Amino acid sequence: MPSRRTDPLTLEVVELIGSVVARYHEEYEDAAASHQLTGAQARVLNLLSLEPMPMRRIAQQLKCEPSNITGIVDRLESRGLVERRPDPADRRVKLAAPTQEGLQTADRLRESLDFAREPLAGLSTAERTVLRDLLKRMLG
Amino acid sequence: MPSRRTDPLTLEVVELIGSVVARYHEEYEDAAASHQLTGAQARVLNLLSLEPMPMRRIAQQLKCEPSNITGIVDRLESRGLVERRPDPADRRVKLAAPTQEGLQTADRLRESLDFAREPLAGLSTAERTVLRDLLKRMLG
DNA sequence: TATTGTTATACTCTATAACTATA
DNA sequence: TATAGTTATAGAGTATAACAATA
Repeated sequence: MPSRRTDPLTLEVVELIGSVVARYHEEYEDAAASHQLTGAQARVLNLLSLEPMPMRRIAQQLKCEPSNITGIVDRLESRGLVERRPDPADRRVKLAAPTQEGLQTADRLRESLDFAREPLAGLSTAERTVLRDLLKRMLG
Repeated sequence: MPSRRTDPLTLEVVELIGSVVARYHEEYEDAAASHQLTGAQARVLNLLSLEPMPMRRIAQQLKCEPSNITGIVDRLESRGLVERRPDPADRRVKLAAPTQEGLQTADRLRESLDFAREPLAGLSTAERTVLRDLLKRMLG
C-alpha cells in the first residue's frame, strides 16, 4: 500500500487544488485590474467593506507587516475609496473605512468575481453540499 | 428559490475555496522561504525540474511578461540552482535548466509542501475520490 | 520583417528598522 | 515602557517600451 503522501490519488487531488488556486488567483487579479486596483488593494477594500478597522488589524488579517498597510491605504485614499478616521477611544489609532464610492467599488468587485458562478454552476445542490463538507474537513 | 450565484450554499463553498487558496499560498511561500527562495523563484525552479525550457515558455507558464523571467532566472543562476544553455536548433533561444543542486532543492521543496499531507490526511480514499471528481468537474 | 532574450524604467508589494505621538 | 501608525530603505515582482542578435 503506497503512503498517503505519495499515492496517485492524493497527488492528483493536490494537483487539482493547485489548479483551483491558480485559477482563483488569476480571476481575482483580473477582477481587481478591471477596477484599476491591485490584488492587495482589492483585498484591503473588501476587508474594510465588511467592517472598518484599525490599520494594525488590516495587517493581521493580510498577514503582512503594518508598515505595508500605510502605502496601500494611502493609494486607496488618494483615489477616494477609503478614508482614515480618528478612534475616539484611543488617539493613537486610525480607523480605515470605505467611502460611499469605495463600498460601491467593493460591491462591483464581488459581482465581477465570477469564480462564484462559473466553476460551481455545473454542480448540483447535493454535489455542492458534499464539496462544502469535504472542504470544511480539509480545513478543520 | 435563490439564484445560484447568491444562495448561501454557493457562497459558503466560495468562502471555503478562498480559505483553501489562502492556506495553500501561505504554505507554499513558507516552504519556498525555508529554502531561501521567493514564491516566484520556487515556481520557476519547480517548472524547470520537470523539463528544461526556453525563457519565453517559462513566462507563458507563469502568465507574466518574458522580461520578468530574466531577473528571476538571474537570481536562481547566481545561486547555482539553474543554468542557461544554448539551443542548438535556434541560436536566439536560451534553454533554462536546473543544475544537480537545483534538482535536489526542487525535490526537497516538494517534500516540505505538507499541504499534500495535512489537510487530506483526514479524508478516506473514497472521500478523496469524490473530492477529486468534484474538483475536476469544477475546473472542466 | 518577425522573434528571442535582454535592458531600462517605473510602480507596487514586502520586510526591517527607526521615528512620533500617544498610552 | 509599551503600542499605533508612519517613514526610510532595500529587495523582489510586475508591465511597458526599446534594443541587439538571430531567424
